[in-house]
Formats: sequence, structure tokens, C-alpha cells
Amino acid sequence: MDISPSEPTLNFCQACAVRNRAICADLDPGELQALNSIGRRRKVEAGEQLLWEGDDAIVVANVVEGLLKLSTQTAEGKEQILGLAYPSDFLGRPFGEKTPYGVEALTPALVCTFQRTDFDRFAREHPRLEHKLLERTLAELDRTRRWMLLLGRMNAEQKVATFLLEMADRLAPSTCGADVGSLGQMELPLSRQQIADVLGLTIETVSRQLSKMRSENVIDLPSRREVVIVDRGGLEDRSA
Amino acid sequence: MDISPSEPTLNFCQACAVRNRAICADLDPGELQALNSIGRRRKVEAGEQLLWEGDDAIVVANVVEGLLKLSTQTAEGKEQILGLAYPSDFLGRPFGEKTPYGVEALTPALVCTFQRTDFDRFAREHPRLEHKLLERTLAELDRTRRWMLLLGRMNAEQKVATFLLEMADRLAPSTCGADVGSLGQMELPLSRQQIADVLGLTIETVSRQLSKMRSENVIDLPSRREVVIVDRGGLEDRSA
DNA sequence: CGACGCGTTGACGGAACTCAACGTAGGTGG
DNA sequence: CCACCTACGTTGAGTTCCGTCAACGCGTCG
Repeated sequence: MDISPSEPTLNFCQACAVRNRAICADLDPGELQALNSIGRRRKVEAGEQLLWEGDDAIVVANVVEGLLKLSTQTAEGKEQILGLAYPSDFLGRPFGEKTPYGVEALTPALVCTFQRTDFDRFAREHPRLEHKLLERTLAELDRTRRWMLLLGRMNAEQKVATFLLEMADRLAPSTCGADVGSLGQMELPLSRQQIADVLGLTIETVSRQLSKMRSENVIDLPSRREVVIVDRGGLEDRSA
Repeated sequence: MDISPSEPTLNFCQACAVRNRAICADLDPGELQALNSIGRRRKVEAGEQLLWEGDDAIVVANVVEGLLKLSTQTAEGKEQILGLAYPSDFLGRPFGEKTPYGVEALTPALVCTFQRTDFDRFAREHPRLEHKLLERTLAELDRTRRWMLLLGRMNAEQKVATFLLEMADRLAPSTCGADVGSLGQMELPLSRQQIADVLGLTIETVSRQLSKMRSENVIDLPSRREVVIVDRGGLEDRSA
């Protein structure tokens, strides 16, 4: 809950890893100091829930490090992951009453949290920040709509292939030891169940599709969490 | 293409049907005049395409009257409807290069169009408009994410029931002869194929689900395009 | 009247789900 | 250190739901 006592009034923002990519990118030093004063850094452990669906929207946050999932569930308890939040992504529902989805960390994560009311006020007073938030929200809406095509119209093979390509692209920058990325090896931050929840499938179907692609020499699966893309073209064909 | 010659320089905005609900709601008369000067009213016929997926994002628009669909398709040509645009909704991709989805009118529609570059400039100079656009985009993102749960985790019966309830709610205000709405009668602005494209189903499955619900006395189908909700509770049970 | 578009219904097959057993990796304690 | 346990993942068998293909009904328009 509390910020580290060793740096009580430090301006975290200036040294922030996502300083140039997050919604605060266009703020000048004075504005940044003001934003810093209403925000708090917080570590979230893997598996820890940061926001609960349906709660009053008290908190919003910026992702600094790590990967988190946004999810919701049916009345019967079947889960659907609505999206993944990477560093510099924004979490929570500004200008809203209720948190519309749950947020849970998939890896150890570092987030920069704000009381929603503080953030709303700050945003309204700083159009450049609000503009950044708008651009980010528009991009997220585009991404979400593209995912609807996957959920509504793709079969299991297409879903899994599309997922692997997307993860390879999005994970590349972080693991960007260049050769590692081009070799197509990656460590999945999601369990099979979570992959299934992203794709609207069952765990067994995901497992079968992965095994099938391995037997067809399109991918390799050195361990549970590792995937190697052996034949990117083959994956792309399957994602069509 | 052209505005009506009978009202060459009139300020459409002042008498606009969505004046108090669309993103222009917070503008003062002077700002409204400025916005009016860069916008054009345009009629779109039912079935006419307003924006094409993948085109350069030249135009953005506000819906004044009518209903339009946003859609995309797979490489194989299977369509997925991403959302419906009602009066006061915003269309197109501000601050973006490409139009990320196609837009086609389902009913005769009236839209207020802007050159995207003009609109972008105006928005950046008028934070109140940009704020409205942000609120609208955030709400649309919430709505879109809720639809992902339907696409990914619901069976055909749940999808159709959810769709009927949603349409009844959203169509009510316009047809709001009060008693009409409460009787649960509505005229669907979508064909069976379009309903299927919204729900990620086939036309036959939609038809079968509707017939089944009629046989169970949950709804009635007086004609192709009409639906009467006979037992709202029954529908709600099925949408769970 | 016939043709066409749209919707309904039926028969069938297959893709994905369900249920169940088994395998495997990682962590714990004796 | 190894046996054990547990969580996670894989694989198999059977079932179900929905998609596909096809025939038919109905209203509309030329």
C-alpha cells in the first residue's frame, strides 16, 4: 500500500520506464511533478488481483512493468479474458462509476495508481494528458474490435495461430535481445487455461491445437511455458 | 455529397436532433458555429456504405438519425459485425491513419461528416469536445468488451436472448410511444444474416433459436422484421 | 404468373466440449 | 537425496452443439 519509505517524496515519474510511452509522455516537468504527487507506485505479485469487476471505480493505474489480464465472466462462471495490459497501458475506468472488468497480474508487475477522482480532476485540467488517454483508448478499441473477429468467426486452429503470432509480436520488444526474437522463442506469461480464456476455447482444445502444430513442425514446445516459432509462414497460413 | 442548396450556410447544429447528446453537447454557440462550418450533413440510404475498412481515414462522422453497422471480415470473407451506431454515436477513426472497420447504413440515416484532418485540429483546440469524445470512446470500449463475453463464452440460445434484450433496450427510446415499448414489440432493423453476423452464428442457427423461443412462448414473430417479447423473464433466464 | 430474395425447417457431419485417465515438472518433507 | 504430492498439461473416448447442405415456404416485385 505505502510507497517505499526510503524515497518519500521522490518524483518517480522522471525516471519512469514508461515515461515516454504512457499517457504522461507529453507533460512538462511541472505537470509531471503534480501528477507524481497524486500517484503511488505499487508492486503487484503474479496472481494478485488489482481491480475487481463491479467494484466502485476507485482506482485507475498505469502499467510500468509486467503483464496483467483484464477479464470478466458469465453468470455460470465461465471466464473470458478481455485483453492484456502491457507496460505503458492504462487500467481502470476514468469518468465512470463501476470498474467494468477485473484486473489480475500474470507476472510480477509494477503499476502507478491514482485515486480515480484525483485522476479525473487532473485529466480535465490537463488537455494534453486527456488527449494521450484518448489516443490510447481509441487504439485499444481498435484492438478489441479486431479480437471480436477472432472470437466470433475463427476456428480453434486460427485462434491459436493468431494468438501465438500476436504474443510473439508483443513480447518481442521486451525480450529484445534481437536474436532471441528472430529465433521465435518466447516464454508465455499465460497458462493453458488463460490462453483458453483469451481465445474462448477450452484448455483441452488449446492443448490439442498446440500439439498438432508441433507435430506439423510449425512450432516447438521445449517446456510448458516456452514456445518456439519454427515456421512463421506456416503459422500465418493457419491464422488466415 | 453536397449539402442541400436551399440552406447553404445555415447552422445545422443549433436545431440538431442529437445536439444535447452527441460529442458537441458541451460547446458554446460560437464553438458550435465553428464546428458547423467544417461539417456537412449527409443522407445515407439503407444498405449504402459510408466508410470502407482499410481506406485512409479521411472522414469521421456523427450519427444524427438512423442505425448503422460497423463490420469487418476474415480472410475467407466471413463477416463479423463489431457494433451498431445509433443517433449521437460517433463514427470513424480520429487521430488515425486507416479506417479500422467498414460502416454501412441499416436504415436510412442522417450523418454529420467532417474531414478527419479538420476534425482532429478542431478537437485539439477544444478540450471540451475532446473530453466528450473520450467519454464516448470509453463507454464504447466497455460495451465492446461486454460483447466479447457473448462471442467467446455464450451458446446460441444465450446469444440470441441477449441480443433481443439489448435491441429492446436500445430501440425503446426512439420508438418511445411508451406503451409500444412496454408491450415489448419492436421492428428489427437487421436481417437474419445481420443478426448472425452480430452474434458470430449462422443464419440457420439464429432462425432455429428464434423459432424455438416462439414455440416456448417467450417471444412472438408477427412478421420477418417484427419481434414481440412476450416473457421478458424467460428471455433473461435464457441470456444468463 | 413466375422469379427472386429472404427465412424456415430438416438431415447430416464434424469441430469443439465434456469427462476421464494418464504423464510430467516442481516443490516439500521425511 | 529421493519419494511423494500437487498443479498443470496431454491424450483419448464419447457426446453435443452448431455449421453445412439442401429443400421448401412465403411475400414482393416486375
